[in-house]
Amino acid sequence: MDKYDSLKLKNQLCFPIYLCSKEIIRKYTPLLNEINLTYTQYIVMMYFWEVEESNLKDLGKTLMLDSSTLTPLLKKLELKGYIERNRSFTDERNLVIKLTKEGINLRCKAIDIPSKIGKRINLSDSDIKTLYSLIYKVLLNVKENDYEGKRDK
Amino acid sequence: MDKYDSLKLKNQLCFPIYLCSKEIIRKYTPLLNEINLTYTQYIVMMYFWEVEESNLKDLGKTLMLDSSTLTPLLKKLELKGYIERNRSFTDERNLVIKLTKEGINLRCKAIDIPSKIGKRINLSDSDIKTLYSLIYKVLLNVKENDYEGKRDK
DNA sequence: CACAATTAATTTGTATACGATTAAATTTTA
DNA sequence: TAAAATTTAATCGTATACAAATTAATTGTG
Repeated sequence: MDKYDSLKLKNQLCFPIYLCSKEIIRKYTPLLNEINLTYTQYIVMMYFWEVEESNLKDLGKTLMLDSSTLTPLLKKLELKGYIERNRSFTDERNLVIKLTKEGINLRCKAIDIPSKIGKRINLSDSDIKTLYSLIYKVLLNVKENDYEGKRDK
Repeated sequence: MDKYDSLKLKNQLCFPIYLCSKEIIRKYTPLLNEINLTYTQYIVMMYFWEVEESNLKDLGKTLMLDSSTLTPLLKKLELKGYIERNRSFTDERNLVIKLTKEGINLRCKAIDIPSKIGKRINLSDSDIKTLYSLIYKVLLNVKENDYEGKRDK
């Protein structure tokens, strides 16, 4: 029992979460390569497969990504022909983003990816449920504490 | 019930894990700024606080980080005066890394960080244990599957 | 209405990440 | 033992991430 125990790698909770995130994403990579997407681009596409049209601000809020990350990413998706980027008519500050036909079609090609990843993660339904709820609990707790320090944007 | 349900954001397991990792790291950032470290640099320092001396290869294996990530990072830590980098006498291919006095001393200054993060994560001991074990289970499953496809390095 | 404050996206700068390639040292093998 | 294969770091190219600063548009206010 050492006063520095709390600084040992095996006692960290964030470290394995960080590894887990990276390693799962690494498993996505070859699958996503086939449809010419990176993991973050895939998340963005999933968002638009559900809402069809939105703006950068709402997208960023949902994905918890800054506009400085999303702006170049969206330009790449536009270049690939999956989305359109246009300024809003009613408020020129807003960027309206919507899927192209090709972007909509991409969903069919992605349909098998979740189950393939699920096989690799290989948890029971009950474990998945537990993990999911605990991860969300942490996420909410960590985000909630934002209000203590600086103001939420 | 939609055939595309599996592609909905709310049904993803990796997405909240990825968010969780990023958001916790975001909470680390102001604390680590005080001792002039980034999160990844902090992980590396934790490794060396335990082993005192090692080489790039073993470090990378433990942290699951590539030499292409670690080489520039270690150069920064060297520049900050926390570590020394030297080629091994017995095998010039190996890079031997050890803490400087200043690197060793940094541990005292980091001692309060884990509990501060713990407060923000704010889970019961039992929840932490469950989450930890499930995350590790996923991590092992995902890594294990490496052997199916391409050879493990 | 004019000007200050706010909002939203972009740009800039720094720091990971990682696959692929390269370069140097060591080990294996013909 | 000399050439081939392997091992290990480092380098290169691409893609996030994010804080801070900038720019442009809109809103609030005296």
